[in-house]
Amino acid sequence: MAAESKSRARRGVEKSEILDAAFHLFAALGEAAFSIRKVAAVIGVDPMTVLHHFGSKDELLRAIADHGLRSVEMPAATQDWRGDLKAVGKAYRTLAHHHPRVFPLHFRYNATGPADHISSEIVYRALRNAGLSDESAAGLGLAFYSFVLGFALAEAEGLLRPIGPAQETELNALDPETYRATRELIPALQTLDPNAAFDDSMDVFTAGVAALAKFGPSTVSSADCEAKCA
Amino acid sequence: MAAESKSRARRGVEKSEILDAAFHLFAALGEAAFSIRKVAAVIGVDPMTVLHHFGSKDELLRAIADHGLRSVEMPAATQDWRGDLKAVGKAYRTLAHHHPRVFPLHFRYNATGPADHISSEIVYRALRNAGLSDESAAGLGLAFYSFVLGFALAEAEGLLRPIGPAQETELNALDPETYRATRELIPALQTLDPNAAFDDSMDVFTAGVAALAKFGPSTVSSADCEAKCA
DNA sequence: CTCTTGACTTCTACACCGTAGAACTTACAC
DNA sequence: GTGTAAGTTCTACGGTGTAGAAGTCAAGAG
Repeated sequence: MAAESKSRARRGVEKSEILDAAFHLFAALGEAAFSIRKVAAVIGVDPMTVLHHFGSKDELLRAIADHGLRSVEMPAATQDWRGDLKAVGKAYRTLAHHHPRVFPLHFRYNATGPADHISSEIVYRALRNAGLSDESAAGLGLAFYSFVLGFALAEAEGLLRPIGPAQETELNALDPETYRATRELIPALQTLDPNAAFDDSMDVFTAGVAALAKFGPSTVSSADCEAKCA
Repeated sequence: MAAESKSRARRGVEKSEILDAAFHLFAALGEAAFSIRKVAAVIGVDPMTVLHHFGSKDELLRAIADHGLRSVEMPAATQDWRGDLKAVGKAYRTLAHHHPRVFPLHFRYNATGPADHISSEIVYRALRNAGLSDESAAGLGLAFYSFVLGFALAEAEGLLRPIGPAQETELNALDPETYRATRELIPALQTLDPNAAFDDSMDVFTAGVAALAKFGPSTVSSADCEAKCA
């Protein structure tokens, strides 16, 4: 159409259209094979047009990371702080599952989009509801964040799958004495369920937070807690 | 020297010498500015020589990641499972602190060098000493691993520093109602100590593991544990 | 209407990249 | 000597990000 070609010429392609194409291309190809020129080819435009809208490839990658983060909907805070923490973790995990190639970008560009503030607000609120002090809530909130991102990143990179025959033989080649625990855990590692592992670790974390809130930092670090609990 | 030039010509530079130069160059420049050609220039050799020894740039990066992992000495397992877990965490954190640019490579190339097996053996052994079942130890071991790597990675990327004036004004611009917890934690975030945050989270994790080992998975996830502990 | 302006696109060009393939050099076995 | 094999270097190709100039076109001013 003349109108479309005119429009195309006038203000070119929408910036959001470029970002969309770039995001999907990145998600499909991965970082190594991703390039500005390929994005431009997909939407039928000069590479410099893409660059003009984002300033540099680095800024484009940052925008891609932000775009991914914006696509996940964060849960609303409730009164159940344990459930809230799990919900935040689940949100990041589904993000990692949906776009595993894009996910690592969130670490490189310490993405602080709106979605990020929402999720951290939920985490902070949950930890305070659990009864932690401000200092503990701040530090443990960031630690929790690191854990969730680290777990999701590990899943995205394929590090948390049940081990296959290749790894089994590799582990079996280890010295049975020095690597006794590892070798005895091979059956458990073969039937590993990432979801169960995540749920377990969330339970562990929340139980630990509850203990910290109740007994304070000095007791929770030692074995005294167990004595108290007995 | 004639002898040296002959030796250089005969079997060229040692592979380890190339790897050393590559590692330090990568640690200094970061991935974006790192290139095979620069490595070759540093040691005065043709770029193709570097490539010949490692096959591809990807293999070279993998070797760099392995080299970094090998440089950290893992602690020996003791009877104190809590201390062992902390020691493993500390080892990875110091690795991240020493070579922050190299550290992210450990995630991309799910590095399974000898040091990796040693550390996971320590983790598995510790969790079993804590009294966990094989299934729990396997899942939580990997989760612990993800946490430690995620925390160290966050530190390496500079995400865990106390917030500065720029971030403070950014947080203060948030809606005071929806981001109440975040805004009230600003003072705590300004004086954040990564070491304390890590220690706290380790205490939380070990306390949670102890509770899981004592009460089982069904109770630890609810509030019953606190009731028991009271 | 013309002229200007300013945003957007495109063209051209450059330096750099990873690496395939051939050619050269050297050490050593016979 | 004559292989032979390993290691090095040269050359070349297609691809990359992007600087800078040039082109295109809608919209407003006179």
